[in-house]
Amino acid sequence: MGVTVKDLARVAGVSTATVSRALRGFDSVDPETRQLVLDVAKRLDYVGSPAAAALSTGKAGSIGIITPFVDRLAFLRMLGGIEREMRAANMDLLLYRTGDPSDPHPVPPRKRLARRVDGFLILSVAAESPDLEEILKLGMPVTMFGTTGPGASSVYIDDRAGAAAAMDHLLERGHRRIAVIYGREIDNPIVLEHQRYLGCLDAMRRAGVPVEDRLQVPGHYTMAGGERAMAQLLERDEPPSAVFAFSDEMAYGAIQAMKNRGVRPGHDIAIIGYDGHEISAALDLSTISVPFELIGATAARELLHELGQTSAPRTAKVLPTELIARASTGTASFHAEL
Amino acid sequence: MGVTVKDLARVAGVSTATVSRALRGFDSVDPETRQLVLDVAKRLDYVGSPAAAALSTGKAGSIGIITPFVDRLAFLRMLGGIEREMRAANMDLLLYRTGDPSDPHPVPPRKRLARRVDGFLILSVAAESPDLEEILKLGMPVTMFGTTGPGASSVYIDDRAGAAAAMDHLLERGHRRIAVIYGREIDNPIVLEHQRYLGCLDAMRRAGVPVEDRLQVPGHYTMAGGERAMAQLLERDEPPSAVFAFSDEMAYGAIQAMKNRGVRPGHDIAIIGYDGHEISAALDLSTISVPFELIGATAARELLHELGQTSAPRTAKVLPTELIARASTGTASFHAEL
DNA sequence: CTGAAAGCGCTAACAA
DNA sequence: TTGTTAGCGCTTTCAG
Repeated sequence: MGVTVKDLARVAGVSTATVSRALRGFDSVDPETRQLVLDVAKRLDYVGSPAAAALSTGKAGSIGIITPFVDRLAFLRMLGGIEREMRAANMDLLLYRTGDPSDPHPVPPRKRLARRVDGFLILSVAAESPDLEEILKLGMPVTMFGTTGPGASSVYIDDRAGAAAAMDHLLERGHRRIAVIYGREIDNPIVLEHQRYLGCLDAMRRAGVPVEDRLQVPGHYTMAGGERAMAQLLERDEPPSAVFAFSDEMAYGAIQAMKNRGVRPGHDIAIIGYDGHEISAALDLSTISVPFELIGATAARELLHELGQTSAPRTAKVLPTELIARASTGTASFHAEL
Repeated sequence: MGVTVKDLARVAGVSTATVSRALRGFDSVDPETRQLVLDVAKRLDYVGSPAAAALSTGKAGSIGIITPFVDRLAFLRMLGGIEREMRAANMDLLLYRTGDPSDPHPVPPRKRLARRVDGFLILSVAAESPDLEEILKLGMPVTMFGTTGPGASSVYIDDRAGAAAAMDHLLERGHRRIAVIYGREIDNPIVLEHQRYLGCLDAMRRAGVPVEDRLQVPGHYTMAGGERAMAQLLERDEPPSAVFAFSDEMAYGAIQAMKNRGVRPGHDIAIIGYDGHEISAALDLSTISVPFELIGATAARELLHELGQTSAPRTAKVLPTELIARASTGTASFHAEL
């Protein structure tokens, strides 16, 4: 196929063992020898075989990213951060989407990835997903976001506080009938979502506002779902005066639903999202900004640490969120109505 | 480490060769033997070593996705389509971002991926990128989108027609001073962008409208870039009456810039994007819809064909675009002004 | 500091 | 249909 260590050894006049050592920069190699090998390698345009190395060392040189949401903006942003860190560590990225209901023969990620990667980055997977359990049982290095689990390190945001901040923001502006567009069923939540829900309750309780079940609708974290949810809310006898969507994408859908019915966001009904995607600025959507790129990078570094692949200093694992107030939660005319 | 073919062979009382054959479903195996092996494998919870298989066969069982835009919406959507197809074929996805200027020691993708993957999916890489050239020289299966190259198969959209449609839409509504927010430098384009530019010229020529260089600004395919571009345009003595942004994301930024200056999109200045992202609906942004999920899936299938990994029928490789007219290119009040 | 030799786990001829 | 026997390309003891 290509140039192998054997070729290098022959041309350089050393053994394959020395080639291997030189190539990996061991200091138990004479500098001159090393240079010789390196030169030959360059001259012959040598490219190593990761498969052979993996087989020999037992290390795959790659990590698996597991998430149910390959097509969500938040994932995209995390991926950016992960990619940067992992590339610097020379680790490959293997993508695995879990829980795709459209897959007729789901191969469990354990089977698919177990021997293929050195560790896992698990993003926003439901805590009681069987896939998750299986992976944890593997006993391999795992770093998670949006979930916690025994034996795995996690990167967090303070979701409870973030959600409370969103609610407070609405409450401060005088809203009392506040709808919540959450993701999936409240009783089967990914941990992150659960925290978010608790944060809402915190704020409501503090403000002495009763929680109305009827004002809580699922939006499945998609724009279409948010649109349906909002449509539903608008058909109520007493629609809410404000809406907190658990993701910006659901908020986009909600805004869409409002516009379709001639309801002006931020004017007739206030709305706040969660995620802080760049695009929200163009929609004047208030939101809780979440540093997804940083989350990705942090999780990646964390995993590298567990793999012993980096000497970079550890960084904080609880990342901050921030309220970004825009027109969708308050214009002059809106205040006048209160 | 774990259970190996040897273990299976021993327990099942057959040779490793038979185990291997049974596991891979060869029909040269007695059904009973196969079942026996399968049972044992399941009982021992066998998970194969892809590295060993790869080393032995020379096939990596994975494909490399190369793109400069890991953090763009279009990539996200293509990734969705790719993932679905590749997973069905049991192929792993390796991500590689090219041309990241922030990377101090870029390892060329050839070195990084050559031995690691069986083929490449190259998305929106500039035609004269040295990385591209190197990969093509490898002589491995390659499928591209947004670029063409010798020896590689491609998936296309008719970008020239799409861009012309966008321009026609604006021209039909009476616009004559139409700005174009393109991506990078026109003389160093990814092929796709070049076609898009030609489409603009086609439309302008047909309409007999002179092309003004001053109305063409780069937006680098980012929202921030689009915002800067629009800001620049608004500072001109004679700002355009309409804008065609080569991507929805740049259009979002442009809308943002307009709003910041009290200019009403679709009312004071018309704007149309390109890509057809879902979110554009919430912004009432007219756009040229591009079937990115389908593009990803099609490219993936195409590559699988080249790899001889699928028997699925080939599908069309030129995919359609579609104009979606929304309020950003025409409201009643806007028409009144003409 | 360097070399020889034995694998890592699997697959692929070639025989049987 | 099945088994035997070599590897695939690299790393890693263990000597030297």
